[in-house]
This record gives sequence, C-alpha cells and structure tokens, in this order.
Amino acid sequence: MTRRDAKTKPTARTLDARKATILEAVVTEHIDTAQPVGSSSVAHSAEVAVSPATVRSEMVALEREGYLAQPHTSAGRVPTDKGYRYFVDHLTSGVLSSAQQHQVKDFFASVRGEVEDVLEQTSTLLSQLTSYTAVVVGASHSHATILSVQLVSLDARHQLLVTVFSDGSVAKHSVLTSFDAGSIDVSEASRQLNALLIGTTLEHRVQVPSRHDNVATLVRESVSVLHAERPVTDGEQVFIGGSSKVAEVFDGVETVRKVLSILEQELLVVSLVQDILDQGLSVAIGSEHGYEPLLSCAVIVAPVTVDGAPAGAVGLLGPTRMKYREALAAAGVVSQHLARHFGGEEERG
Amino acid sequence: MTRRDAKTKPTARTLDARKATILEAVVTEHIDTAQPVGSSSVAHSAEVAVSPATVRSEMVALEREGYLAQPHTSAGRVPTDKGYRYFVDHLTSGVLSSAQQHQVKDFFASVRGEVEDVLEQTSTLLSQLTSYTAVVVGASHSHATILSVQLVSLDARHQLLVTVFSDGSVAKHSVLTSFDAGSIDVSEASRQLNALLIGTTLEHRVQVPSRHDNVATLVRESVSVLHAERPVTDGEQVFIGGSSKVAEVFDGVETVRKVLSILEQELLVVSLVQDILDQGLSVAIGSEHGYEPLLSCAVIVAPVTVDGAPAGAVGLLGPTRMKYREALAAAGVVSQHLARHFGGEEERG
DNA sequence: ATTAGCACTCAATTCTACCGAGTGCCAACG
DNA sequence: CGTTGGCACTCGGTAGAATTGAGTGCTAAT
Repeated sequence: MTRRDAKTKPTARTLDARKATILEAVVTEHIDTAQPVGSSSVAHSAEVAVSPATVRSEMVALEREGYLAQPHTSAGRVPTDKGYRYFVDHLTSGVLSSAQQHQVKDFFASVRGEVEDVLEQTSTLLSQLTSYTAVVVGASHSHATILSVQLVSLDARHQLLVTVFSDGSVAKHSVLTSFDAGSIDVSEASRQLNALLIGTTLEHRVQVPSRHDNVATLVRESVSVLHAERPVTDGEQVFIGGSSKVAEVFDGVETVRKVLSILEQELLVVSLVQDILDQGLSVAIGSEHGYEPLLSCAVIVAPVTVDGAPAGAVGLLGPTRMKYREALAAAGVVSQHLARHFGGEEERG
Repeated sequence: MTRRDAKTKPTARTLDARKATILEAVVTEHIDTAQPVGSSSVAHSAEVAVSPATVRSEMVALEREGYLAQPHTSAGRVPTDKGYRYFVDHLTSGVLSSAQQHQVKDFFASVRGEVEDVLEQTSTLLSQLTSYTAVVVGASHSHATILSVQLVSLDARHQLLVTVFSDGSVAKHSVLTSFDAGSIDVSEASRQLNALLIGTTLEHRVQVPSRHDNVATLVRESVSVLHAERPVTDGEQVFIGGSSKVAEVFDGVETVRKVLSILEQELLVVSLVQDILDQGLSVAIGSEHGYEPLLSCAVIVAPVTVDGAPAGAVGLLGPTRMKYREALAAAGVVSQHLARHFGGEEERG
C-alpha cells in the first residue's frame, strides 16, 4: 500500500473525478452550514452516486493528501485551505442575481461626485452585495503629472500649496516661511513654481533656483515640501465599506478584534491587496497571504484597469468559508463597472 | 411608609451622604469587575462604615429611586443609567498618568502635516490612551471665506474647480462642459470666478453674469457646482480611531455589530456628537442620547475651541460601565492640546 | 436607626448519563 | 478488486439532577 502510493501519487496535483466531486460537495455544504460534513450527507447529495462507505474511504485519502481535516475523531470533515484552493481553482464563474445586477446598474447610473466619493460609495455597494467587508483601493497618483501649482497665502507666515495632478487629484501642503511673505512674493512664487513643475511627476527632481531672496526661498521650500511626500504612506487611497459585517461573519470576538484591527491600518490593507495582485491571484485563502492575524480569512481582489493601466482594485474580505462564486462575481462586476465608469467618462453626459 | 416617602422624597434630586457613598462604591466596583455588586463587598470597601444589612436597606431605597437595578433576585445590584449619571455628575476630575501625559505631549510636539492628518492621528492617540473608540470631528468650513478659486483643465470637456478656504481647507469639484473649453476660456473664467467669489462664504449667493458666451457659461456652471454642495453631508470631517476596541470592550456580537454599524455612518456620528454638545453635556449615558442601537453605550464629548470659536470636538465611545474619570480626563486634555495646536500655531516653528 | 441572624432564591457549576452523528474496519458481494 | 452493508467504537453535545454559594429580604434584638 504505502509503496504503491508513494509511486502513483507522490504529490498529486490533480484529483480524479470522484474525489473532486466529493471535495466539492464537502466544501459547498460546509460553506453554508458552517458545520463539519459527514460521509452520508455527501453520499446523499446529488452528483455523488456512491455509498457513504465509499465516500468515507475517499475522504481518508483526501485527508491524507491535505484537502480535508477532521476537527476530532468521529466528527465530519472540514476543508483545509488547500481544499478551498482546489475548490476555487475549479470554480465555474457565477453571475449576480438579476436584482443585484439592477442594483449595480442603478448605482453606477446615478452615482455623482468626485472620484473619492464614488470609490467610497462603491465600497458600500460591494459590501451590501456580498455581506462581506469591501475594500476599494484608488490608484496611486505618483505617476500622474502636475497640471498646476498654486500658492495661496493664509496669513503672513502660512502659505498653502495646492497641486493639481493630471489624474484629477488635488494635494495640499502647508508651507511655513520664516519671513513675512507679502502677497506679491506669493503670486510671483506661484508663477515660478508653475514654470518649474508643470508636466513633471513627483518622482521627478527639479533644479531649483539657489538665489537667496524671499521668493526663491519660498519656491525652494515649496518644492521640498511637495517632494517630501515620499513616505509610502501616500498616493493610494483606501475605502472600506461594511466593516460591521466583520462582526456578522466571523465567530469569536478575538477574531473580530484582530480583523478590525488590521482594517484600521490602511497601509496594511493596501499592501495586502497589492501583494495578492502581484502574485497574480484573485483569491488568497487563509495562510496564502502571509498575514497571520487573517489566518481564518479569505481575500478576494479584482484589479480595476482603465485604458490598459492599473487604476486601483476592489476587494472583499470574508471567512475562508465564504461564498466564493457569488463574491467573485460581485467583485468582478463591480470592478468592471468601475473601470467603465472612469474610462468611459468622455462618452457620457 | 408610603405616605411619608411621598412627602419627603417626591423626586429626590439629591442623595444623602451615605446613599451617595454607597452608590459610588457600587458604580466603581461594577465598572471594574463588570459583575453585579453585593452588599457585603460595598460594606467592606473603605469609605463605608456600616454593616452589609444597612447597606442592603439603603440599596433597596436606591433601587426604588431608580439608581440601581437587580438583574434578578438574589444577585447583586447594577447601576442604571440614572445611577451612572449621578456618579458622573459628582465626579472629581481626574488626571492622566504621567506616562500618558508624556505620550500626549510627545505626540503634539512631533505631529506634522495637514489638519486632516493631525486629526486622524489624534483619533488614534485618544483611542490608545483610553482603549475606547475615539472620534474626532473637524469643524465645518461652511463659514470660512473663499481665498482663491481656480479652474484647471483636465481635458477639453473636464475642468477641475479648486477652491481654497480661509481655514486652510481645499475643495475640488469637477465641472463638465457641453462645449470644448480652450485653455484661454479657462484662465479667463478663473479670473472672473476669483473676482466673484473671493471673500464670500458658501452660503453667500452671488450674482453671476447672464451672458451666453462660453466663458460666462463656464463661470455659471462652476458657481452652481460649488454652491450645490449644500447637502448636509459635507463640511464636517470625522475621523474614527480604534474601532477595533469595540470588539474588546463590548460583549455580545450583536452589540458589537450595532455599534460598528453606527460608526460606519459618519453623518450619524457627527450628529450624535453635535446633539450632545448642543445639550451642553459632556457625557451621554445609555438612553440619554436618543440613539437606540447605542443603548448600552456612553459617549463622552469635549469641544475644541480655537480663538473662542468652535473648531470641532473629540469624543469617546465606550460601554456605560466605562472608566469615566480617566476617559473624561483624556478627552479633556487632548481637546485642549488640539485647540492649542491649531490656535497657537503662529508662535511655533 | 443599626445590625446579627436566618431562611430563602436562583444563577452558575458540576456530574452523570446518554444520545447519536460519524468514523474505521471488515467481511461479503457483483 | 472496487464497492458496499454491517458493526463496534469514539466522543462532542445535551439534558437532567444535584449542589453550591453569593446575595437577598425579613425580623428580632441591641
């Protein structure tokens, strides 16, 4: 036995049809009952036309190969992360209910306002569609070029530097001067800043005048404040919708706390989403993303692409036993609508 | 008995010294044990120099008057909202531990960046200090005057209207035109907008030119987009820190869900805080704020006043059995530092 | 008015028994 | 030989019953 096994299935990457069917039945049922599932319920479920005994022997094989686990002897089986992975990899893509399709259509037809508002509201939409917590990440504008720079004087010592980027984002920075900046200085400085910076990106270093008059100093300070915005912290924006779903969907206060505490750290969320995208995944299950506190979570991501360029992503965070088909469908549809919304704006009203 | 009572304490607004002491002991102990407290532990606690039996008879009185309640016969007493109210009203003000004082001082000494960033980080600070969820509300800029208006052309049809207010806030609005707006139109329109709007507030209606050329149309559209920002939604900003504390501090998943779900609706949070401030309260306990899902919560608010004008507020949200003294102290200290930070900026750096 | 004493209440805990879903193994069967 | 029915076994969960003990309310004595 042992010898034969070692030869025919050293690390079987794929499963024969029956094992696959059984695994699918276990996953499906566990997803909507949240209970370990036993051989008889699998055997009686459609698709499987064998006796419980046979199912059992297949199950021990699936367990040996790491797709299933037993919470304790004499309990049913529960899928492992690997089991979910197989399930997700062989998932036929789902569609939204027509009510949901309507909801999405209506939403994007009526949504108004600035990019940020749209993204924020989209996160709520996605969360409502799935009853999981939704994440919407806006693209970094670190590659956008500067369209306009303006210094506005708040008072003698405080200037406000307002920068407009080609992607429509606006940044503001306070500039403190050590001298009294009369209003003439400021508009002159604005002019010079525009001349220096328009068309550049934030990564672009520019040559600043080294003169020592007030205007030149103000210009220098402004440029350095603007370029100082380097810490990884900025550029991306995150919007989280439906964080209260965390409390509905996970059991165990401790888990809820951990997950919420992750969600609070927006930087972390951005890199989580980014990591998963970089790995080319659309789903990360349990241990697959390396975030220990999220071991019992699955994360779905769908990139948003506008004109061929990455423009952000939408994500969903739920328990590993989440409704993958529906959630993937929702994330996909929403990301597409979002892409169309931003890409197709020219053709619209 | 009944007759005498009706005469001497129709609705006793105040309590005699011993009742007060007992009430305080009950509240204090219940706050840090989360358990109903019995007569003997009260009697043995310092301050109270009577036997358990006496305490018991006082307790029935306190219960009759609505300060205490019994979860069930033969359990200890638990404070009611009214009991907490009395406790809070007679609270001697607390101080922060010196470690905490340091933390606050260090924070405000080193905090950098734009107002929004400071407020955001302050919410985290306050949450860390208290281990409750913190709320920081930034002042509405609806009364600020406009310092500068600028139209920036994104492409032929999309203009971006960037408005700078006297409080240092910046607003952006997209303006869509039905015609091709050459760059000359745009800078001329900017000039006209500046002439029209500088020095006005958003409440101020202005006379717009009724000509029919492209520039006039663009100006009209811009003004209307700007003034359309009326829905209550805007102006205030809310920052919520430590929402994961909700899961630590409340018991019962359902409560956690309710509270989180309230926190998601930022508008609701703003009006909650505003309501409490309007009532002139600094603490709202249980039923005192009218928000049914927050029945088991207490909310602490402290206004932030800069140069005599309201500039926002900081708040804390915890269970009714929260550590009022410490939380009030923290909220107070932070709100003062915040006020000083924004008020005293001229003298700094 | 205060208090010690006492009977009483009732949630929480512990213990026991037991039920039953589910397993692993084996012998029989087509 | 893979499949299946049969069967003994395991063990978490539940339901009762018994017990505990913290806490009360009342009463009579100080």
